[in-house]
Amino acid sequence: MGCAVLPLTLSFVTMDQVNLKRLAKELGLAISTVSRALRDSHEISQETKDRVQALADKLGFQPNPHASSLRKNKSKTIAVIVPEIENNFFSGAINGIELIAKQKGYHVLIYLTHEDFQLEKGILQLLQNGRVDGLMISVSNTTTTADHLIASSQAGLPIVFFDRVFEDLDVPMITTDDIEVSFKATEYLIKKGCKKIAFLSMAENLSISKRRHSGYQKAIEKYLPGGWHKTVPCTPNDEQNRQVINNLMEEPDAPDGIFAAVEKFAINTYQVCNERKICIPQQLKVISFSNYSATALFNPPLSSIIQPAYEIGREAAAILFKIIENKKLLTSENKVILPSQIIYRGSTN
Amino acid sequence: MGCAVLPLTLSFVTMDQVNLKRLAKELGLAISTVSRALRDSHEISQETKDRVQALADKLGFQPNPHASSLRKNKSKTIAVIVPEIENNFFSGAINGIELIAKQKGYHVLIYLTHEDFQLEKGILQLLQNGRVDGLMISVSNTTTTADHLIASSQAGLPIVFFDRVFEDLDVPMITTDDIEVSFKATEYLIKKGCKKIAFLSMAENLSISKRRHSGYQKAIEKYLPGGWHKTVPCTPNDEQNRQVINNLMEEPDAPDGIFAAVEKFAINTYQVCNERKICIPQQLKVISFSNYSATALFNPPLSSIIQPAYEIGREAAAILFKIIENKKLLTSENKVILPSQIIYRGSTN
DNA sequence: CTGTTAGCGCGTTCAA
DNA sequence: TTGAACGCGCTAACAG
Repeated sequence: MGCAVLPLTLSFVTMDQVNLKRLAKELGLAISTVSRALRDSHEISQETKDRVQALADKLGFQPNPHASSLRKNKSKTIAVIVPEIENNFFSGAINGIELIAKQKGYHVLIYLTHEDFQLEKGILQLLQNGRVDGLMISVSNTTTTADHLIASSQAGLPIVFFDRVFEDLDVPMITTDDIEVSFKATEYLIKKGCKKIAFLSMAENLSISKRRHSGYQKAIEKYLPGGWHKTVPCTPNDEQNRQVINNLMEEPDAPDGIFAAVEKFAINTYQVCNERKICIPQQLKVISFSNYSATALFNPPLSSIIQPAYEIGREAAAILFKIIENKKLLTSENKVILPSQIIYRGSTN
Repeated sequence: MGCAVLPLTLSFVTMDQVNLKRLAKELGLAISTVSRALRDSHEISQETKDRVQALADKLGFQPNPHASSLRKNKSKTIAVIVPEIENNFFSGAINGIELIAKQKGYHVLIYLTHEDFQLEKGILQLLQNGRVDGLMISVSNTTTTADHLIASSQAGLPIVFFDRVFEDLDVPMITTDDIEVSFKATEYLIKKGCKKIAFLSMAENLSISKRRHSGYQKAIEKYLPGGWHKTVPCTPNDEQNRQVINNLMEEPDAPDGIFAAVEKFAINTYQVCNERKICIPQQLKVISFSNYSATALFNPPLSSIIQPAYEIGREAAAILFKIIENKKLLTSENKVILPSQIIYRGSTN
């Protein structure tokens, strides 16, 4: 027993492709007339339009997108390039992007870099020749140069950055108030009594790493000038991170506060604390960037910095479409900064 | 200050499009020769191939995908249709799909139905005319008929279902051992002493709802024949669910065990229990489908049924490509059932 | 081994 | 108001 449906239909399709030619023949019209009728051209009589539309509906005509794209030099497609997708921030952004794309009648291609610069370069190469009308990217954490992005941009491909950006490029970008919110989060830990706050950091070359670190540093300098501070580089690897955090907590002057640059590191911290029987928040207070709302159910509930992922996606897509449609961007749209939200919970009490 | 890069380059592109014609002219060759050289045809001399390749590399030539697709009637693109993306199960599946697609040199279009049947129908309509070479879908929970899918399939579009399927269709599908694993989960609750286990259910028309319910029911019938059981319909709306669960827990014979068909409902249960000071697992044991690993950090840690999302995605994509490539499917590939994994944690102690 | 030609399906010019 | 013809960029059949 196989798939009865498919073999049956292959021949069907080959013979009965529904395209302009077919419609034209069945209606006794020229192809161009049918084409114009369907595009509601003013130079076609209403009667003809109706006849054409009726048959098109009946046969479920859909114009061949490749022919159309080739002719119009427009793909009606945008690309989203993200490091990973099993991450509520990126999937939230994609959700927002998809909303706008759908409204515009656009299709959305997804590419994952898995934090690999070479992959990212390859993807940009692939998108070079008209496959998409524009792209949005959050760069991988191994990306240290923007040459591939500049090249694409110079080849005429509209690009919008979001979250993980290259700040010195003259390309529209949507970010969040990382510096301010990181300052606030660190400040909060300090006000709650932390004297030794460690910053769990992602790859240092990343724009968001720098900004989050900068907010942390500013708070330390303001409230604990010359005091204890430590930046702990973490990785995408859980086991490795747990090892690093374990070592950190073993030291004589272990931290009494953790500011995690991404949710993963907070989770690794919780895991280590569970193992070592370190009490959060009594012995160690923890606050972290996170876009998973159920961190409220953690033990203890995790104080979280929530980025407006959905809005970032919507905003980035909206700006990309303005570029695609050759609309002029407002000055403010070149660098959009959206506010994150901090929810203080049990992990910082 | 605007985007200096873009305006500059638009004219560049328009004048200097790099295509076969351009390469041919610069090399003094025929277009077809260049085409064949680049496709490494055996009927082209090595010397010519080298010359062509060199110039192509120098100019960063990428064949126009629309022209290519139009000519070959192949889009090198597949579509993934899922209800939502901010959900670790679906994002995990997409991750697996993307892996295989990348290996095959394919592109991946994402469509979200937001659990809306009309949207789902519209998307299938869009994919009708060659935009993709095949699609994979997990149907929305408001989808009660497969007509739109059958129509596409009959129009020659390869389709593979995953997770949320239509079981009576003759189309390949990848699912998990929902019945067995639901039986086991319920059985476990019973062995842990639960006498009154409620099943928090999704839309009843969904294949996975039925299967998960069936496993639950079998366990009840086997171990508590004629005993207390209750199926509680939940929705995508958190507030509504909390209300429903609240009412449930208020009743004189409230349940002492919850089996949640999706993670969201377990979270809603935890929220209600927090409010009502109901102790998990002493007063109420909870087990749930979930693909978020950090449920281990919940208070108490949530016993979870983890579906192999990534493998489902990989397997579904692999089978879709077999169909696209006209390879014969093994009988076993028409209905693939992958095992889920249960991790028992504090919520069922 | 290379060139010429035709045509994928559509949209647009030019004619009528 | 409609039709005929061309070309988007590429691939494949046919010639030489």
